[in-house]
Amino acid sequence: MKITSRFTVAVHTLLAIYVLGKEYKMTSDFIASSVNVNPVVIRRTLSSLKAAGMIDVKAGSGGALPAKDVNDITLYDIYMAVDCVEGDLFNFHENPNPKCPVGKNIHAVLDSHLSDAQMALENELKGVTLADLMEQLNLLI
Amino acid sequence: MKITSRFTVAVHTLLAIYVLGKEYKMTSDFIASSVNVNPVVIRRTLSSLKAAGMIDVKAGSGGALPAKDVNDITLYDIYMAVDCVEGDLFNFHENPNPKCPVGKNIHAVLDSHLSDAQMALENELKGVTLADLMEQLNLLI
DNA sequence: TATAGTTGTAATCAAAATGATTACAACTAT
DNA sequence: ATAGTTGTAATCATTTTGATTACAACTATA
Repeated sequence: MKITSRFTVAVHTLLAIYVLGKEYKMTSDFIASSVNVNPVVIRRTLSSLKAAGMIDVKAGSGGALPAKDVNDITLYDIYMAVDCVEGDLFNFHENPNPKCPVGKNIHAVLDSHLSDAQMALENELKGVTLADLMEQLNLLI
Repeated sequence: MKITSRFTVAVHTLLAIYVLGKEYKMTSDFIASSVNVNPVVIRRTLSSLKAAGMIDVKAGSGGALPAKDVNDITLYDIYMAVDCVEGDLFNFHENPNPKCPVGKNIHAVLDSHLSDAQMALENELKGVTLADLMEQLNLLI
């Protein structure tokens, strides 16, 4: 199974707000048409990003605004903000048989390696900031 | 979303076959009771592991047997054998709007970073062999 | 060679997660 | 007041997963 597109949607959303925010009013409808998903999906994304302190959104007046330094937002922060993975990335079969020497010890043998792999992925995400992405993007616009 | 437990089930299955295979006949029923899943789930796992050349299984007589050097099987090989992830680990929203400067370039900006993160995870899995796991396990049995 | 024990695989099924969508109350600037 | 938004609940269809049933095909051996 793959990691939910909520993540790339959230990155796209933040980039839009931080790059186009000075030029346009960033409503959920506007962002939705850039990302190409339903506006409600964007509103939910905005909720998460707001809860993480990355943007400000005001009900009523509308429009999302940057709320953090772009150097202080990493892909990992976004990934965490939208709950791509709750806790462990790898599912583990429930209740391996404790009466079997393998079943009894499978967690002891495997857990640390799975955790290492997950950390390797997350560390990579920690190494990329919104500033990095904006720099790349500005070269292309 | 998490990575399917097919992966940990497959690792468990291989460990059982390679560690207990000399002592017991490793039928799908036997393994299923160690892993604690339905025997058909194990048969499907065995199919995948057999296709990857890691075990031999004969229909009829029954019982799975080791078919590869334990130093030549990594967690990554197992992960690939059971198709935990087809291609990209991260889902990407379909059809970002090419008329928007962000939508038009989001893939150019994001793809390489996602790919790097996935590779970091997979490289970690490549660094662990079945031999490593068996060594750990034998200390605990 | 008949039989018991297996594997291989198709077909269903229920549960969970996802994203789409509708609906509407609540809010705010003008 | 009103028009335009956000926040959020409620549904829905789709997809994925793993469980399970069922049964044909296969193999060792008694």
